[in-house]
Amino acid sequence: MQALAQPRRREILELVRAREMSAGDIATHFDLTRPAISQHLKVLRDSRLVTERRDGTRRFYRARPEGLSDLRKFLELFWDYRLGMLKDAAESDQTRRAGRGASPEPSEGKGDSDSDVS
Amino acid sequence: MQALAQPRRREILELVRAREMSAGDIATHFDLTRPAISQHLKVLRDSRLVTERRDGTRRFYRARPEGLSDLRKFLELFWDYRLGMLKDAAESDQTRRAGRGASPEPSEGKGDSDSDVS
DNA sequence: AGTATTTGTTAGTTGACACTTACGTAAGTC
DNA sequence: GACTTACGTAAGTGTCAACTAACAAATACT
Repeated sequence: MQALAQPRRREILELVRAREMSAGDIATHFDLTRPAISQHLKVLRDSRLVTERRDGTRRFYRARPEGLSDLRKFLELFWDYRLGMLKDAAESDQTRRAGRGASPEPSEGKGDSDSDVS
Repeated sequence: MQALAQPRRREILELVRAREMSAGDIATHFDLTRPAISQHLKVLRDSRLVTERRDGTRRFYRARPEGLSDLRKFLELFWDYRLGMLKDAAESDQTRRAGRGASPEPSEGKGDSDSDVS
């Protein structure tokens, strides 16, 4: 997950998302030296976010979407909880209105400012 | 997205995922000083990943799953492309088998080592 | 064989960031 | 008002990572 922190890394990923590209072609798309690209590719390779295919002296890279599964699971954890929270609030408002014993939390999380739920 | 690079930040997010907590309570869960937690909370707050509720001298924080929508869109971009790639390969194998003109890429991406598709 | 091309790797420097220590601020209590 | 509690902020330090420059390795070509 740390590999995606750098924007350059994400740009490289988007570059080799659709088609595979050689390391040199990738380097020409940035204002960086080729060694820098090699290091970024090494990080992406170690994180199993790209696959490497060697053809002669050139090495072609391609994105590997399955490598993002861990991050996807992390996000779904939060997303599922959000749905569960809404469901729980709804059913606690309907059925068991007894309350769980004067909890000092006013909850107040309804008018949450803005809601940019995609 | 940079805010999620630090594992501490993600731990804090998981901590305030279900219930809201005060800054002091959050700090007791780590081997860090309270100012360090304050700085992490500032980053999370600026990234709109948590919401702040002030009650007297205390400040309660809670995760804001909507703040992860950008990251979610980024991931879905890759995921949707993967599905499109599979679909495209399938229909090119069925209908238009003419080929698009002797491309020098053996493609080779079928037995892709391992496939940990969640 | 020798030379050029394409790439990865190592050494070293610079910048960013996570952390601690110290201080400032706001709200409650006497 | 003075004191305590809870928290944030400012300044300083150390560490990690991203970058450049120089070198090494593997293949293609003559």
